[in-house]
Amino acid sequence: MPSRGSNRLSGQSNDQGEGTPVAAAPKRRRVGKVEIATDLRNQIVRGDLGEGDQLPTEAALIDRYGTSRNTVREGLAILVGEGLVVAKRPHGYFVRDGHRMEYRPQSDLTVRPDDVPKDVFLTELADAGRTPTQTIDVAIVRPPADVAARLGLSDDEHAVVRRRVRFLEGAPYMTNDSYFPLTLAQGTAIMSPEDIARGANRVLADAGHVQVRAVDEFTIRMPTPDEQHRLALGPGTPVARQFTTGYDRHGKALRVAITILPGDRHTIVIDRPGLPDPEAEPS
Amino acid sequence: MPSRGSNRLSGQSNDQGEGTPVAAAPKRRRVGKVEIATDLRNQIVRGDLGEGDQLPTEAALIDRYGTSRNTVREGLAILVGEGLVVAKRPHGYFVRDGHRMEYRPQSDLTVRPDDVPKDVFLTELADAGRTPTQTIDVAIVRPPADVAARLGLSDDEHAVVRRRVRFLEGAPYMTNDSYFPLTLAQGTAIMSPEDIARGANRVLADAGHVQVRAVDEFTIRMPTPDEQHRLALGPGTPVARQFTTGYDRHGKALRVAITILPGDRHTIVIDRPGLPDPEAEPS
DNA sequence: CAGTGGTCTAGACCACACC
DNA sequence: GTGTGGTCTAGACCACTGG
Repeated sequence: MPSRGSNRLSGQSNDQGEGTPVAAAPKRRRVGKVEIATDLRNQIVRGDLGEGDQLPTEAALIDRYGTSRNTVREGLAILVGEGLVVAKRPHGYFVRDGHRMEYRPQSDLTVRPDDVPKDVFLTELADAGRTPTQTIDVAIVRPPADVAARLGLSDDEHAVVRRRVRFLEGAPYMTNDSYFPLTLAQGTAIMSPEDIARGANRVLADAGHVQVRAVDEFTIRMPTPDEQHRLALGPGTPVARQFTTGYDRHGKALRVAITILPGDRHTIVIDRPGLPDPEAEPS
Repeated sequence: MPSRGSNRLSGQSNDQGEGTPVAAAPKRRRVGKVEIATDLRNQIVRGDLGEGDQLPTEAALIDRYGTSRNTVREGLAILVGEGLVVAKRPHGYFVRDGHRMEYRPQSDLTVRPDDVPKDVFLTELADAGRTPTQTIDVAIVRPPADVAARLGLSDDEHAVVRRRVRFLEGAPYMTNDSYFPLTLAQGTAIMSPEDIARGANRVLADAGHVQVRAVDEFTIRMPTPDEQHRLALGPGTPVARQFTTGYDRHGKALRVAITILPGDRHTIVIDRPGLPDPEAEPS
């Protein structure tokens, strides 16, 4: 394949791509996994292979590149690791779908007026013709250390956790584990493994604990085996772990939520109206 | 109430691991890549192997598990793909470092008073004893389709892009490519590949284009080969691609910035003070 | 039953950093 | 040199799904 093209407009970080040394002289490079991956990747980004299209089978690639099966598989593994391609067991390799839904964290966390007990997930999506569902289970636990620290709980204090898995069209969409200090949640609707139409924050607010501020911490990483399982994640699918801490007006933490968002299903949108100016650009 | 709450069938946490069926009977499972990965992963999460520690060499693992070298390598590849482990070429496999720096988009995005042209990246970090540096290059380009769409540019219109790579202690930290409509940036300091102490937004504001709102879109995915190269990313390192669009008071897009944040180096922190206090004023 | 990818073995040669 | 991981070959058997 001569189409080593790349050639970016105007001097830029070109040259990448190869993955292996530059090789100033076009020395008859043996075809290896990198070449196979690069070749197939180019076909995908160029659009020769569109989303959902099937790649050639391993056997066909062995044929085309004249390498051993392992080398072909390693080349494919590169693309799988990049999240570009997925192997569907006895059918073949396919180009992955790039479609993502919008996820707006603030919608979930803003306390709403009593007369608008809207559940963004369940109602808005249903309105849009989707079929959202969710499972909820509730437990009293010793919270993980990072949760305990943010809730200001000591080692022997307990928390209530509401674990939710949300699905769209039957496919896992995100998980959300919300922790509340047991002292706050005790005896409220939070303890019940049912949907809380008005929202858990409303429940707390009615009890005098009004959340007025929230801090989100997003960590980007590969999923744990646990998360891969709960969310049915394919290989090469990273997640965002959103750690939300809600505070009342005195700075006391009322709630910590851990949301796991599969990278292949979401775009996280944060609208910042009124904020004069993005990027004061340093430098 | 067991702190372990999950009665759920598989799906749940718990020492998954097998990767294969339940195996009600402790049938002498052959040791495969999954078992090797699980075993080593457990040692890491339990702390038997701490950050920076070296794992046994491949040869030692072949010995320990009695499998072929390829199987051992596949087991290790699982951990590498999870971002838990990194192979340092002729030295061995090591447990990766979990430290992440805070990244606060809003700090970068708020317009500051003219007399405080503080560069968050260059000054704050320097104050903290770190040594931040950056490279800048400027080009006039046809913006990518998604950028052009947000800037409201037609196919034949051009944009100015300021491409920055920021380093900390010499290691790449993030990239930031900011696009401006050529008509706005023409003849301003934005065209110069120098640091703009007061910030590009200030430059635009001084020209009458005041940015009053910004929208961030975060996409979580595996890096392209290009990004792997620019940011010196190890395998198993996902990135967040932050797409920031800044608008003036008329809703006209002034700027689009694409920031690539390596997942292993950042925690993205978003502080949301002043959430509506329902007691105070609904809606 | 045929064809796909998934797993594993056994062996070989290479590049590279360190002693 | 020695030992590390990186790459590649050649062949084998398995599990699953669809025709």
